[in-house]
Amino acid sequence: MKIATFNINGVRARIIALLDWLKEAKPDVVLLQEIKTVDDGFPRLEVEELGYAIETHGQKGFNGVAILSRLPIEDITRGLPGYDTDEQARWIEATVIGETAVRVCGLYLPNGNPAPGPKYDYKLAWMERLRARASALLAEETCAVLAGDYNVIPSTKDCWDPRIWEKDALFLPPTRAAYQRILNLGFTDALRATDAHPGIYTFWDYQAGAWPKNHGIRIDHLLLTPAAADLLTACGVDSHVRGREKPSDHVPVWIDLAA
DNA sequence: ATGTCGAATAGGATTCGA
Repeated sequence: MKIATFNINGVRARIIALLDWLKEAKPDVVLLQEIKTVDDGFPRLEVEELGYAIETHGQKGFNGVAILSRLPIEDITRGLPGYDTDEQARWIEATVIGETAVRVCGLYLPNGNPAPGPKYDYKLAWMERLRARASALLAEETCAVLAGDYNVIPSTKDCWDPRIWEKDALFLPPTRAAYQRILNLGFTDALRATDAHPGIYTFWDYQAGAWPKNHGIRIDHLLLTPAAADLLTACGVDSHVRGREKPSDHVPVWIDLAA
């Protein structure tokens, strides 16, 4: 089962890029972030034509997440369980049925800038809710994948120049500590389980020639419960799509599970 | 010159969020 995460940065503006990538990468399941539309605005027909069912948790103007699946999908939950007061559409989860069932959770973690400030407080509060949900999935011994735009640069190996990010909400010590607390529960970072090299990025800013200079950061992650990590066979980053016409500023990251 | 972009509002340029 091939599962991918992709911050699409506006699914309506990016439909060609999405379809082209779906046709070539042929993922079974895709977790999309920043669809930037209400549910009714999602360009359903074009995606359904490729064999995908679509489950959305949309929002007007910004945020918004979705799951595409060409496997049977059931038991969809919109919004982070235990965080009913969250007014932003940043979480969707569902069970997809391959050879075995996998609980897939798509997340768009708050950016948090500027820090300090209310947006950073919201980010840290959201991460604490995420930790609680992650802990529950572990306790149930679920085969689960928590994937999306975490807006967290985990280490200095995950950015071109750490000095630029020192005061940024994506890299501040409390951010990295909160992320590490989630990993420490017993999750596997799929990319780091398969490739320890520095300089693997998933996002390049539109500004200042970040892509041609390869000034990127790694902020899109797939975290696996032990039951899922046992099935991991491959992980990759489709960085080439960043060089195409009208690209998202993020690129897809994917895993293959023996599931 | 932060070498930018999408969406909303409003009916074009500005604002927000990233």
